[in-house]
Amino acid sequence: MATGRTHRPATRSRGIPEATVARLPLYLRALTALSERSVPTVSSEELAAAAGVNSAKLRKDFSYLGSYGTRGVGYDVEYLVYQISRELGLTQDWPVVIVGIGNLGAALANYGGFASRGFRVAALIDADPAMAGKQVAGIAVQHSDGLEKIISDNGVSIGVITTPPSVAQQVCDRLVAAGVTSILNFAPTVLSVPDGVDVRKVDLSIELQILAFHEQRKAGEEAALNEAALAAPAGRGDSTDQGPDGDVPAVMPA
Amino acid sequence: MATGRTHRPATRSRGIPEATVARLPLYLRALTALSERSVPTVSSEELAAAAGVNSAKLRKDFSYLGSYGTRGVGYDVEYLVYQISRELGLTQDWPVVIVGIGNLGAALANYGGFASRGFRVAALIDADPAMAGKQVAGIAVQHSDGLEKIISDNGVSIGVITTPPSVAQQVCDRLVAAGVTSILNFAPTVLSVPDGVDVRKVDLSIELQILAFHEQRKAGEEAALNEAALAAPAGRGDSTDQGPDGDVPAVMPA
DNA sequence: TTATGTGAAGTGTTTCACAGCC
DNA sequence: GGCTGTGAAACACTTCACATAA
Repeated sequence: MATGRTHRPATRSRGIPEATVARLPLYLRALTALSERSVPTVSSEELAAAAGVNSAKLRKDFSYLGSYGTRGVGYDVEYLVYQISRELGLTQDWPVVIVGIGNLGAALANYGGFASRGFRVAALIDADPAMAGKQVAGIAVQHSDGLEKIISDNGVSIGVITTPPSVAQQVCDRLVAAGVTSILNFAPTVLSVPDGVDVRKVDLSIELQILAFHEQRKAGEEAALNEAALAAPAGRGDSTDQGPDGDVPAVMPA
Repeated sequence: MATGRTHRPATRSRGIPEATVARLPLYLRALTALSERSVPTVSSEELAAAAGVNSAKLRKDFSYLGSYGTRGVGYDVEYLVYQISRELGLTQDWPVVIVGIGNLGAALANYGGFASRGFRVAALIDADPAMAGKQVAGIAVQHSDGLEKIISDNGVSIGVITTPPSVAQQVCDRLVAAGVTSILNFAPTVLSVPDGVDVRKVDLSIELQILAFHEQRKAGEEAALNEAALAAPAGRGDSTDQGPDGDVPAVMPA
């Protein structure tokens, strides 16, 4: 999970596990693709493969939503698309503001999958007066002075922060004060928010560091294996458990 | 967690839990900030607050790395920075390639925190011949024909995919074939990779959908509370557990 | 016969609470 | 006295394996 949230103490109304919620969008995407190819039904096995999870997990996940499948047959694609969309709250559409229209903000504004499913960019906001009025992704950038009015006029409850980290907290505070209760934060800072506000974060450098950790471990294991091979002729190092298809191309980074 | 990975069956050489690894970069960032302010030591309580976690978790996390603190005192900031950097593999630096230099690729290339800690953009690669030679973030974009050579000449083991989803899998396959063993995927697709290759994904629309789910739940709860208030005068709805600072501004999205 | 739905077992993660050390 | 380090308890999530239903 490239993300964390700010201590939301699991209100869990009617108990869909958080881990399941995080996978529903994945299932939805796979189902949408099937729907576009007019596939009428799909088994847990097939859908799981398409979503990149295992079928037991998928069935368990769906069991939290209800019994939407047919034993011996599978799931009706259209019906599931609808049920998951509804569960995720995508049957209504959510106006979203993006604050901080630099490279990244512009990239997000242009991102197609945005408008497609349930979300609508209600406004692009930037603190730089020179940006105000410029068109990005066909939308005029507005100055951040008007932030509060924009939020309330549009009934925005979801905000995306793509500002520099130095101003992220104050932008966050203004968003929250204006009524935003969900924030997607791309700035590399820990945001603090009052209880009842959800924050999710996306952080490139954290993701890279996690990858680096595993890379390093791979290199170490390889070395250990080589040593082991020298020490004990047919010994099995006890450390690797590569799956069925075995070998990794051996690349020693400089 | 904003991410998933492709069924890496937990080789876990000397057992640092994945959840802990995912938090180390957070601690490192907080520590770096303290270090810049020349703060010599920090308690688990303070550091935890700065990183946005609770102190028990932080202490448990650090206990997997070793006993780097001093009872009654706290942690030495510089020492911890070093230990965590080493554990994450950031004492070496990792050449990274970014494939797909659209809006998002360019945003990442320009991202500062990139070069700062352990990572170096070794190349920017794009399939569009018109992009080749253009400078982005001071680096010349190269055509994807040369991908394999770039990877091996630079000893790249980490690749970032910011292409359209339609070509993400084939780009991934080429990266892997050329020797890349860690991939950070921004394209909204499930990538399949051989065993031994790590994939992490960052997916805007998934994050938004998770937020929408919680937003919807909030709205529902509010409605339930209002009903409850009408039905049972002083009743406590049993569903909310707002923390100490109570109320969320009531925003009903259109 | 086939594939879902789900208790029960297994594994991973968080929190608690306090012994141990400075 | 204060704060770390850590067993043990609590909780969350995943996987297993099979009863159940079409």
